Amino acid sequence: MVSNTDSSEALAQRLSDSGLRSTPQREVIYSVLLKKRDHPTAEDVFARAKPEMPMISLATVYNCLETLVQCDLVRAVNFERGPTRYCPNLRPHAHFHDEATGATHDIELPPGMLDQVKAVLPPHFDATSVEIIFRGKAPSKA
Amino acid sequence: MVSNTDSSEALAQRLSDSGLRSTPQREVIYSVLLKKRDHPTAEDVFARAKPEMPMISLATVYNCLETLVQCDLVRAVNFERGPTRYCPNLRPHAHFHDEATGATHDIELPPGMLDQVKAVLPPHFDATSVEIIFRGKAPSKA
DNA sequence: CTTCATATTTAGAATAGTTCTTATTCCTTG
DNA sequence: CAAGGAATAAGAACTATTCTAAATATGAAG
Ligand SMILES: [Mn+2]
Ligand SMILES: [Mn+2]
Ligand SMILES: [Zn+2]
Ligand SMILES: [Zn+2]
Repeated sequence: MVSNTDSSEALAQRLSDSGLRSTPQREVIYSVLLKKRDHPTAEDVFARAKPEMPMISLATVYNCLETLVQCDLVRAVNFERGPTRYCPNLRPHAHFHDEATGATHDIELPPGMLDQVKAVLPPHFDATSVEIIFRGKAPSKA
Repeated sequence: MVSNTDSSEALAQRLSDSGLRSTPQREVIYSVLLKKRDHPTAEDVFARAKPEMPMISLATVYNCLETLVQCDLVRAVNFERGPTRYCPNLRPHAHFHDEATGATHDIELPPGMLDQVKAVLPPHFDATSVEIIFRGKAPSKA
């Protein structure tokens, strides 16, 4: 189990590595993402942060999420044109979008899978990232 | 080479299979997509359709594109939160988004690649579709 | 052919999610 | 303690898209 202070120290470290400050808002938002990893939207994060920090604004939530994405502590995930969702899972993984429930599941990828997929690229296509999105029906209990 | 009448007959067939009518607007929009396969946005399609049909409205372009997607004649493609792009390539393929130019390239997939990727899914995850998106630098001439 | 019912198109209003602007507050450093 | 930059907050603005409502086209039935 990762303690609260561990993760906020990790956060502070990453932020200062990027020349940014650690702030109460950034800490609350990162902790919200770590606490419930269900790929919340910015509005979801806003709602979850408010009880802990009633004066926080939606603009700040967007700013902080963007900052966390820039620091590579969080991934932004998009399905079609729905609201962006945020994911603190840094391991290489794909996303499964359950069309019945709207839920998003992480699909861990075996090592080498991403390279295997990149191998389909013709010569001189140089990919900095590969994203895999599944859509369908997920098991009820997952 | 696919003749204009061939493709508009194929379109008429697909539409009537879905209980829909073939209309001049739908034909123009489909032909615009076939003519230049650079993954245009709805606005791009609107601009390209106008010379042939000056009275066409943007709402109709959206309506027709949606119809073509429903009929499985066209794929809608999204990158982050940019405008939706439209692709008439029906073969299984991935997309490569060139971050320098903004261009989108089709990446043909060897047969079996999608099944290979689906094989990473844990039991009881039933995917109806798999989408693969690359991001990076494409060769200048492609 | 007409008539009628319905599908489609159109123009513009409305919407959702996000970004921008500006003023204020908060730190950090000298 | 200043000064200066960084960050936040509130609300306006923006973009792509969808919705609404009225007009038009189409096609089946008589
Ligand atoms: Mn997506
Ligand atoms: Mn996308
Ligand atoms: Zn995830
Ligand atoms: Zn394509």
